[in-house]
Amino acid sequence: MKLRNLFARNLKAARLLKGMSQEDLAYEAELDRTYISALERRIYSPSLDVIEKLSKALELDAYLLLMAPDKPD
Amino acid sequence: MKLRNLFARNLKAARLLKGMSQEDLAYEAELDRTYISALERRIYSPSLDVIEKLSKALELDAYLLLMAPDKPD
DNA sequence: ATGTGACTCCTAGTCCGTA
DNA sequence: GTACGGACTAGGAGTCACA
Repeated sequence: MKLRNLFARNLKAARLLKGMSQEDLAYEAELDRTYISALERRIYSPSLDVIEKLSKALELDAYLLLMAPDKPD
Repeated sequence: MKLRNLFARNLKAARLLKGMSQEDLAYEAELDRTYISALERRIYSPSLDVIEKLSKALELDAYLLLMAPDKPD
């Protein structure tokens, strides 16, 4: 599984869990709204600096965005 | 703590744990030796694609490279 | 076996729109 | 509120020579 795909899913899941829109997240993370959209659509391979901004905005540890959900199926 | 600094330390630690030189790792990850050196010196904020290559070469899960060591001092 | 400067090239990331 | 496009700029990707 491509890491950026996993990241994309985790990002969206974490965002929705926080009840934030892409716009909200973009504002909090000081990133562009359309870029958040692109990330969730797996367009880009974000840098650590971006991952750090996002994890802070989402109030979670960065490594959580790279973890596979423990689904035994 | 800047995420790229944490990553740099974890990368080096994981590499040494495997008994690999920067050259070895560069070869396995299909990256340039000097680029590995730069990463360990915190020059760059690597993208997920690079992190993926490195984690595969080091035979560990990518998220481990973003985790803070649990040192209570 | 690693650090560093000086490059070139290409993607990450921004900003403007429209639907 | 999100997807998607075009045009743009910043900075990462990748290489080389040399210490």
